[in-house]
Amino acid sequence: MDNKGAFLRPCTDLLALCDCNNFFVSCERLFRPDLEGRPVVVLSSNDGVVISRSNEVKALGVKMGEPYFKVRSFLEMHGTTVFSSNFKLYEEISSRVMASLRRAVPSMEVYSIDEAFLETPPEGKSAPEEWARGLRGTILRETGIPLSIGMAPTKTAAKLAAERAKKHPGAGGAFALLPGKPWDDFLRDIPVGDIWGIGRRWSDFLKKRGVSTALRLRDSSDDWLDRRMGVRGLRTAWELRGIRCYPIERLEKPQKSIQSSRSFSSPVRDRESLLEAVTEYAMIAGRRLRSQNSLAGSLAVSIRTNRFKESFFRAEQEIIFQTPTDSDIRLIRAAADALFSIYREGHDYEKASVWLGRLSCAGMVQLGLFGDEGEEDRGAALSRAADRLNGEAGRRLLAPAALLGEKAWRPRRDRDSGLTLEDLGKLPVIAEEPPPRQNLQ
DNA sequence: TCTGGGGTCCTAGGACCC
DNA sequence: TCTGGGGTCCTAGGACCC
Repeated sequence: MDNKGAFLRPCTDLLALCDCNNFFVSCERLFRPDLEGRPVVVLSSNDGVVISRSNEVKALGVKMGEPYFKVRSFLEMHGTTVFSSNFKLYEEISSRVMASLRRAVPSMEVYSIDEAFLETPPEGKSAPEEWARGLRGTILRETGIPLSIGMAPTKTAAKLAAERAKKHPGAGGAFALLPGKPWDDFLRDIPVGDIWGIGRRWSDFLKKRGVSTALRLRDSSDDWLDRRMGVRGLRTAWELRGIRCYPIERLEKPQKSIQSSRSFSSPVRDRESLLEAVTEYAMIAGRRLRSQNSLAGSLAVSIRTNRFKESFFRAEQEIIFQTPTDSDIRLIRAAADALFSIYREGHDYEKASVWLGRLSCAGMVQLGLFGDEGEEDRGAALSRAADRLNGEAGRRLLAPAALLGEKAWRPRRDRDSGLTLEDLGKLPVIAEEPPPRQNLQ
């Protein structure tokens, strides 16, 4: 292959990655300032695994994704405060953080619930780190959420810079890799597996071939990268050379698929309980579908037993809609049909999922040959009315009778802080940075 | 006893067509 | 003996991310 990189010049512009520190833990601490400086974790749905750790817990060696039952007594021993996750709350806090950021920059891309790529404003270009520290202070003041900012010409380098900002006590929460300056000393210390886009499999592959650091990856030949890793490997290496391959996506794109799934609090054997669960998941997915103004062309249901047991059983069925839909009635009916076609008696089911696929934009529908458009209109209108009512009430008022009441399949959340969006409204505006303390990483 | 949920992109290989 | 070749579309599965 030719040296494709020869056509591209290193980028001289700076972008900034803002990454909220220990985001879910930070959210819970907003309401519990007494937990500042103390070990805290947030658990996944069903209190299954650890998904957010305070610095104190990271220092204890507890890993991301660790099953809770394995570390429970260890965490207790160290006086850790444990929370079930409260995603509604985290999403709301996230949108406040994003709104604060948006006021500070010309444009940005919300990358995840706790990260955003920012275009650097003119005032940030002359003294990037100083500007970033100021921004960090602003966000902390306005939302109470601490974050780290990495600046670099490319996203991949900015991710590494943010990691350094987070871990380096002297960085003040910001670190910049400037264009035109040598990054060699910095990249030499980065294990190849810490690079954005290099997961466990690529990391093992690269290390076996002597490419163990970010510097080595950057300096690998384009030909080798292309042959052994394909376009993803090439782009990653170029980004480490300062050549921008992933631009800031300023426009929010609608999702291409929507999934709703939960693990059950205890195994489920009977078809009726599974039907209740997939009905609920279809409605959750339907609400998200309508909120982004899309129609689903297909719906798939999958059910499975405990994947860590030898008797593991899994089944999946996809239903293609004749005409794309956003009507709960049709989604639920399809979910039931799919479920009944795959359900087998005698298994301890642990989880069910509903996927919506082949999404299209509402308003660009092609009418089906054997249209049931009349029913379609009624079903969709009904679903939107329910969205509106439920949205105004802030909780679910309209739901099938079968979903009312306590259900054994609903996920466990024994450590729920019980906070609601109303509590968020009562929160005093936080003005001060927490007192400095020893960095425990 | 107990092991999350929600996404995206890339690639290889088969089907199909001319 | 010899059994085309190339393009496009689609899908499943892998790998990665937070």
